[in-house]
Amino acid sequence: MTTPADATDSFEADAPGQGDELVDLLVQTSFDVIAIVTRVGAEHDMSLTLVRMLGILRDRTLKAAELADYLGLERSTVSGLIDRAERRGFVVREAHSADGRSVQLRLTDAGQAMAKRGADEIAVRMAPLLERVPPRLRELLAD
Amino acid sequence: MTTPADATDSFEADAPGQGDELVDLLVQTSFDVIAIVTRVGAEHDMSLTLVRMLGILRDRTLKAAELADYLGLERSTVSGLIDRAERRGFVVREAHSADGRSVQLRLTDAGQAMAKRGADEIAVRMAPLLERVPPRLRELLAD
DNA sequence: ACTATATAGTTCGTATTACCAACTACACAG
DNA sequence: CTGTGTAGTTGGTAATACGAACTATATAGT
Repeated sequence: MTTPADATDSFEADAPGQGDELVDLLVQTSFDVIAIVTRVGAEHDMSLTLVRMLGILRDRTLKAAELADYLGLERSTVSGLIDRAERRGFVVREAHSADGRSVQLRLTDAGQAMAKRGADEIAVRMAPLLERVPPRLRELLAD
Repeated sequence: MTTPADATDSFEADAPGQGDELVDLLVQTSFDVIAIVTRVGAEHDMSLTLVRMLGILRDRTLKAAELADYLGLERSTVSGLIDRAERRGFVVREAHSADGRSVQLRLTDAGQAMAKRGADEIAVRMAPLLERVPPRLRELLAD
């Protein structure tokens, strides 16, 4: 039951002890990644959440409520977030064609540019992290 | 130079475009992981940072300054963090044997218990995430 | 040994960001 | 056309992080 051979199945998920190393690794890596994103954001005077917002809106256009769902934040919080983003010229609030209550969010050119720039910088800083992952494995992960 | 065959080397790191999907995947996953840790923490009235602190002190005993380095936070911030953790009985400040300025941090039994409990709960919630990673690959990742 | 400088930690004031409750405006079912 | 639900905003509050100023201890230079 505690033999290493059992480690390949996934049914010990709620029986603590087995795959914990992998979990720890993933959690630790996640903190590293978030730290990178935070730092890149800070260099452009953007909060982590704002960076995330730009990343999300980069390839979609969403209503405010949908953005809140993506971010896992309250609508009131997102409302303020949009305020700040709008003040800096990254997004515009547009009227939704079909629903008069909704606000459609769209990145401006400046917003697109900042999103791309941020993404690039994040990719660069993550290279050291990714290099710890063997190339062959990286291919597999990329599905 | 931009052929897929070259994707296995890592020299395109600062030439944006190639491994971006993998980067995006990792960033997205990281946010998911942090959200899980945050939620588990919240259920025990602990901030993300406090959860992290317990996790770090679980197998080490550190000076406050070292903890600050681990967390990437200012010492003043960590001082307050320790206050809160101490008030809740998770850690104790001990005098450092060799350096009269330093504060040695040690988890109490209650702190150890909470750290373990949190870790277990996090592992459980991360199972769905990990199941998306094929078992064979998981073995590889575990090194 | 003595002074100067560096480091560890705390305190205090401030900024940011998130939440919740209350409110307005619009949508849509009956 | 009335009642209920949803979208978004506003205002008040709480939590957390930062930076500057300060105390105490350590260490290097002379």
